[in-house]
Amino acid sequence: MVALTFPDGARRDYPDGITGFDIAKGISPSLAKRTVAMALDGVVVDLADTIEKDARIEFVSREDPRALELIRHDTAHVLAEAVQALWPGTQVTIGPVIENGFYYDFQRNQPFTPEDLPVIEKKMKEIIARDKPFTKEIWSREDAKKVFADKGENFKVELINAIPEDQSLKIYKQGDWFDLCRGPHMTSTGKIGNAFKLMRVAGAYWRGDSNNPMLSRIYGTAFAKQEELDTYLKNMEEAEKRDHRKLGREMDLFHFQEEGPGTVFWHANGWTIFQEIVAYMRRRLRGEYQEVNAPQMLDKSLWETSGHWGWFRENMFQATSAGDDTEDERVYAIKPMNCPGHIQIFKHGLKSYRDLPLRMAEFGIVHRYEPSGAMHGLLRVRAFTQDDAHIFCTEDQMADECMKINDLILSTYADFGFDGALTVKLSTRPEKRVGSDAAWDHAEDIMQNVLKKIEEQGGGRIKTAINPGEGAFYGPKFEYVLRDAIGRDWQCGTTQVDFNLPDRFDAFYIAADGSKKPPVMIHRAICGSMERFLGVVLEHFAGHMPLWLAPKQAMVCTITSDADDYAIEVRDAARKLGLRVDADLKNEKINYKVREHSLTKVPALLVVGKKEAETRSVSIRRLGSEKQTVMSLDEALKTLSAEALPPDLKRAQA
RNA sequence: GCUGCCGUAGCUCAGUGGUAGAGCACCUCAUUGGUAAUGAGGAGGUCCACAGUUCGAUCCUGUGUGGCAGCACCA
Repeated sequence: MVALTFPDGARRDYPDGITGFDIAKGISPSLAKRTVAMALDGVVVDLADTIEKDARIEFVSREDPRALELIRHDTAHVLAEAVQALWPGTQVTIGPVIENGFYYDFQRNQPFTPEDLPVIEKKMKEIIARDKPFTKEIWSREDAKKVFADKGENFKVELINAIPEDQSLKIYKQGDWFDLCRGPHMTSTGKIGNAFKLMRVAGAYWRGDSNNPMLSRIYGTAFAKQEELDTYLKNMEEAEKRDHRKLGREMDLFHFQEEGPGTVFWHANGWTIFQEIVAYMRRRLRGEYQEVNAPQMLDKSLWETSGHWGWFRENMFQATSAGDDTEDERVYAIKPMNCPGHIQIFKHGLKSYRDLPLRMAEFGIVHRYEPSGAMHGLLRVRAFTQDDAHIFCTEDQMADECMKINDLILSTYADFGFDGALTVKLSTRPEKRVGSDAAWDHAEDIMQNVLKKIEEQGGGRIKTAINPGEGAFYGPKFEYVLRDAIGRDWQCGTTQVDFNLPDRFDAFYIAADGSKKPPVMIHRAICGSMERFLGVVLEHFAGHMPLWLAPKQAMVCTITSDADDYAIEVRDAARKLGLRVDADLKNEKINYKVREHSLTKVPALLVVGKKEAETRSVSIRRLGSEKQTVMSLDEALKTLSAEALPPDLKRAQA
């Protein structure tokens, strides 16, 4: 007998080997009908599974949030059946559930095209309408291998070989079609419903390794209800609207062109935002850091010493004299990082332990030859500005410095309006690395403790995680991942502890006992890449920048030319207060001007006509609102300039 | 870098084996208006580059280059 506890607390005995389905049917046929799976002690399993031991049991309906994963996984199976029905000979590989949907990878001589998707969807609907039950069988390894090998499913054979010997092989059947699968599944294909959609086709490497052949992947998504699918698709459209590349064009912020792949042409508007962010960061460093500037290119020998030339040469730019007759054969590397430069500055002149911690900052422009397919607007470029700093300190000071950086990062993100969830990930030693295992053990140990402290201080808002093997070649690192207004995560800030580079460059300080000691070096960036951070901020606000960041903070718009003189006066008065304001005196209707400047996302429109000129007032219309507020010029300017104050200065004033 | 798709006016996009079009933007003229497009006219193109096929290529083929969606990569 097994004793099962139901959600209402009732406890009943059942014979060994009874299935979830039998129990549900025993309670009521309608329950059995609408149940798609069960959860035993919270673990979702097939409803047809036999129950062998005491457990808490819950019946999962397809509306249950836990069923969503099953719906998506089942849809992936149906997708695979549909594809094999349409194009026999196509090999199936894997089809997991991912965030927001699922995919299935196929091996087919001819890749899929977007036109294939509706055809496949139609076939999938047929399969779902047939409503065949999902049934599970346990096969022996040899049988399974033979069956799949006979079918020409070589990838499946490879998968079977990769499954540990002590695990059983589960085969799920839906009618005549079957697949090797871990499960669980719902009771039948009909339970999937019709709220699914195939999204796109793409290439993807077998087992995620670029040495392997490329497969054809089909991405799709599925929901329990049509309305949920519709909402999801609408959200996708919304995300597209706030694409920073689109906003960059519409707001005249920047552009790219063929001659400079991955390098930004900053227009006046975009550069204003960029400089506003830099100015903010610079204020935050005041007193604590010294700002420096190291050369843009340095002899490659320096990069050989640092190890970059060895590990990352493929991703570096080099420069030589362009002259035909030059005798100068030296090869320079354009800096991909600022650290070797900063170490040179540290080494210049003898340093004492009294100088530590020495915090050296630079808004350094670095160039990295990113793979062509990696480039993406401002988010991944080949030339970018880091809000970089290197902290030279003693080992004892290290943990405190990490916490200090943590505070700086958290408060900065808050100032830019990122008040959502935050994740700090600790990335540990990678395969490609320098330094002894003992040094790595030590560094990772300290970082672990700091991570714990970060989580404790976060008051529940900060999640932490470990990324094994993802560290930099010279040391472990923290990665700060922020969440934007529509729930997307972006890795921006980073703190990296480094016991290696100072040593490689023979950097040292004189300790209290008069001995030479290598400093510990902490690499850190708050925004990371300014270009990328700007892109993220832009998408976060969907272009509706807070006043302090807006490139054009206000536009004075005249209604008739009678107000021209007054409009100029308003503009100049605002400029005198440091506001970025223009006047639009064009011979156009006010409707036209409101539309034009709303489209370029100017936060405040100061409309002036005859009335305002006579009473020395302005009619303010804020972006995103149709409301008009009339106030005196003095009051309006006072309000605007107060609002335009960056958050850190506002804090200082309070 | 890999797979697939794409490159025509500043932008969004039609189109054709016989060297090209629309809307918006731009310029000019008229219009002086109260919160998301006033009307009329004008100007604007090496149809990404190079090679090939062809009497003739923006169109077909190849190579390169840049972009888009994924994958891989991201010190």
